[in-house]
Amino acid sequence: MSRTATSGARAPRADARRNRDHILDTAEQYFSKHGVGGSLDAIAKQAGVGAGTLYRHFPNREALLAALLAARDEALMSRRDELRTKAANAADALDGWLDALTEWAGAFDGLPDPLRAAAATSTSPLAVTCEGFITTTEEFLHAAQRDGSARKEIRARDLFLVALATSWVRGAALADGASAAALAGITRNGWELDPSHTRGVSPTTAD
Amino acid sequence: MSRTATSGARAPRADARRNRDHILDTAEQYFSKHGVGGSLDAIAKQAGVGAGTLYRHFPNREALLAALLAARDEALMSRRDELRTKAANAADALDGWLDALTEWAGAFDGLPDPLRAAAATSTSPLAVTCEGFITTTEEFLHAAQRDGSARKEIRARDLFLVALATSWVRGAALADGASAAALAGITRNGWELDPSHTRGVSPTTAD
DNA sequence: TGACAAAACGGGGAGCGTCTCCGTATAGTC
DNA sequence: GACTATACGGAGACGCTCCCCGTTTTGTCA
Repeated sequence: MSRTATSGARAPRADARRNRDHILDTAEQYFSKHGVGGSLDAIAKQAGVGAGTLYRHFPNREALLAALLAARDEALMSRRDELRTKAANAADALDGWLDALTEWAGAFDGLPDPLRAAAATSTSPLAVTCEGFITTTEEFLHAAQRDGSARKEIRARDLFLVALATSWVRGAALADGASAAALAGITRNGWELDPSHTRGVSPTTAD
Repeated sequence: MSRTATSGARAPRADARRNRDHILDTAEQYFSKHGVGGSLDAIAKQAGVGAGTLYRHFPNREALLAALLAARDEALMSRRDELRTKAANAADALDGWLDALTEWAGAFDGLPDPLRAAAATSTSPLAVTCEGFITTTEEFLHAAQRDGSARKEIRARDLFLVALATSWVRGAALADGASAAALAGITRNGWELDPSHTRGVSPTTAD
C-alpha cells in the first residue's frame, strides 16, 4: 500500500519525493499561520520551488489539504483506540471522540469548510477520510445507543457534521473562548439520553 | 431616520439612488443564484453599471451584503412579533425564533461565513444586525429560562452561533435533507430542560 | 564513466477577480 | 442656459490559480 510499492508505476524520482515532502512541510506551516485560504503560489515560493512543481504534485488546494491531513489521521486513530480501551463508558467514549474530531477539524483556520464540502460530495480525496471518520463515529454512537446512553434517532453522519460545525464556530477566533465549551455542552445534551428519563422520539421539528 | 433626512450631508442625486437600488436588486438575484462568493464585477455588469459605481455605493462585499440583508430584517422582525404573541409557550417561541434565524442565515449560499465573522468583530455593518438578533434571542431565552423550560447555563450568543452553524451545515447542499431536521432536533434537546427531569449544570467538557 | 530517455523542474503568461483612479457626463441650482 | 457638485464608467494595477513547454536533472545501461 505504500507509495513506492510494487504496482505498475515505477518509483518516483528522488528529487520529486524531496520536493513533495518539502512542499508539505511548508504548507503545514503556511496554513497554520494563514489558514487554508492562503496563497498556493506563496507556498511554492516559500518552499523554493516553482508553481508548476507544486501543482504537479497537488493538482488543487484540496489535494494538498488531503495529503496534509493524512499525517494527522494517525493521531486521530490512536485517539480512537485509546477511547475504545480507556473510556469509562460508551457515552464518555462518544463524547471524547466528538471532541477529538472537533479538534482535528480545527487544525487549520478555515478547514471545516472544505471538510463539509467533501462530506457532501463523496468523490474527493478528503471525502474518503471523512467517510472513515463517520464510520468510527457510528461505532461509538451505536455502542452508546445500545447501552441506552444515546438517543436512538441520532445518526452518525449528523454528529460528524455537528463536530465540523462546532469547529467552524470556534474558527471565528471569537474573543469568547467559553463558546467552545458551551457548544460542546449543548451538543452532548443534544444526543445524550439520561436513563432516568424516558422520552419518545424526536420531540420537534419533524415536520 | 430615513437616508435622505435632515443630517449635514445633502440628499443623494436621483441617478445615484436609482443605481443603488438597481444594484441591490441585481445583487439579490445574483447572490441567490451564485452564493455570496460570486463576482462583484459580474453584478455590476449585469446591473449595467461600471465597477466603479458599484464600489462607490458599496466599498466591499460585506457592505453590499449588509444592505441586502437590511431588507430581510423586516421579515425577521415580524416573525419575532408573531412568536411573541402567538407561541404556545416560551420553549416553542425560542425554538421558532432559532428556526427563523437559521432560515434567515440561509438566505444565500455561503452567508453564514460573513455573519459568523461579523458576530466576532463587532465593528462591521453586519455586526450591528447580528447584535440586534442576539438581543432578541436573549429575550426569548430568558423567558424560557424563567419558566424552567430552558437550561440555565445556556447563553444567547451561543444559541445564535448554533443557528448560524446549523445554517452552515445545510449550506453544503447535502443530498440528505434529513440532516437539517436532525440538527434542529439535537439543538433543541441541547438547550431544553424537561421539567420532569432535574439535572445540575453543564455535564461535561468543562475541562 | 559517458550517453540517453524518462521524469521532473520552473516560471512566464492566460484568465479571472478585486478595487482604484480620473477624465467625462449629468443632475440640480440660480 | 450656465455652472458646479456629484456621480458615472471602464481602463488598468495587482494578486491569485493553474497550464504549458523549453530546460534541467535523475537513473540506467553499456
